[in-house]
Amino acid sequence: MAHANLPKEEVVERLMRVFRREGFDGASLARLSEATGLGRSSLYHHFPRGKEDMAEAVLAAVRVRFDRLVLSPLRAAGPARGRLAAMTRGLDEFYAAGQDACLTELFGVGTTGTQFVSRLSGSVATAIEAIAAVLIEGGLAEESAHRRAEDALVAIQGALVLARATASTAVFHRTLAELPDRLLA
Amino acid sequence: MAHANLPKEEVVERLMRVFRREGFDGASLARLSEATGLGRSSLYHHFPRGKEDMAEAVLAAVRVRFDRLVLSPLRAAGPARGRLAAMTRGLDEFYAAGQDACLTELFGVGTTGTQFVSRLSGSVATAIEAIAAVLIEGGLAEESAHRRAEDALVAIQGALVLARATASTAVFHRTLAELPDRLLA
DNA sequence: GTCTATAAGCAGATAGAC
DNA sequence: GTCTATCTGCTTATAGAC
Repeated sequence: MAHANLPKEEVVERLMRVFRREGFDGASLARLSEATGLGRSSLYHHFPRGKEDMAEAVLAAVRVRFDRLVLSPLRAAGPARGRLAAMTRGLDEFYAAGQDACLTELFGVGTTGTQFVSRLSGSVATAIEAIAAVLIEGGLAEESAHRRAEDALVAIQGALVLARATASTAVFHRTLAELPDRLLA
Repeated sequence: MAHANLPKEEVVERLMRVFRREGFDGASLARLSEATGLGRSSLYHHFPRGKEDMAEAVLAAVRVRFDRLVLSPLRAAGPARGRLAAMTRGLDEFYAAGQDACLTELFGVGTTGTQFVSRLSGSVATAIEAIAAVLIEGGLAEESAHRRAEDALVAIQGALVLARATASTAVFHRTLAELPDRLLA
């Protein structure tokens, strides 16, 4: 597989793509090796504890990516509606237009990845709070803002599931498009 | 594991529980054997092609169960709101109050189970149509009834994901409770 | 830092006795 | 119809040469 010698950043990026498409259990070392161009042993050189370390690194990278694409727009200046619209654009990119599953979902399924769920649930809570904050600024009462923020997460995750189940991203895109209005109505 | 000699119906029921909790890839023969009290070889006696046949049988049983708990109430007589409310009660039971994942979701994740997705997507379409029919009877226009029925599926699936991600069924129950009003509003 | 070779274990699946 | 024993292949993981 030729000494590609990719920067670690790029290696993690490629691992992420595999984990997001095949889940924690489904991402075999053979598959991860192929995707990175590194031999199995080379992967162990970079990630001594194997898949566990890889998942750790991927999780950290995903967090950074989620922060940049989804949370930052929510925390930016400007009117509530514009920030929510920016968030939906970020979500579209984050989930590769509905083609990539959420790690929360994937790691929650198998048996091995379950250990990461607790950390992922923290991200869910963070996202809910960030959306709720925008809605409160937009004039909603705290309690209903929180409920609607939860509903937003539900809608996003559900739309991703349907995208895979129906092999179509139509509902995912409609859901994202309607989200700002629905939240502020 | 003592000759339990369960009726096939009960065997399939137990297989279903394992598949729904651990997914297709995650449900190992050892685990399926333990859950049914049948040795690996006995399982192969009943299901010659192994996990594939088991998944087939489970899928058929789930379809029957879904029909009874979710679709039948939708097709029953009576006012739209009552039928939708009956559906949410059926959903609560079908998903074991949010603890069991949807097979659509589970089989969509791994690599092996993917072959079943096409058949599951049929069930999704059926459910959407059944809900849409009730909404049309309830006075909604065909197009918006269809959209809202899609939204209902999105909400249900998303709520299940959040239930696993947050290890709490609170959002799942709230989502179900609000569903009839939200669909007919 | 990458490679080849290999270990150890578990997966799904089968053969044949009872 | 269930059992014990076994096969094959793939998994994660390690050892050691270059």
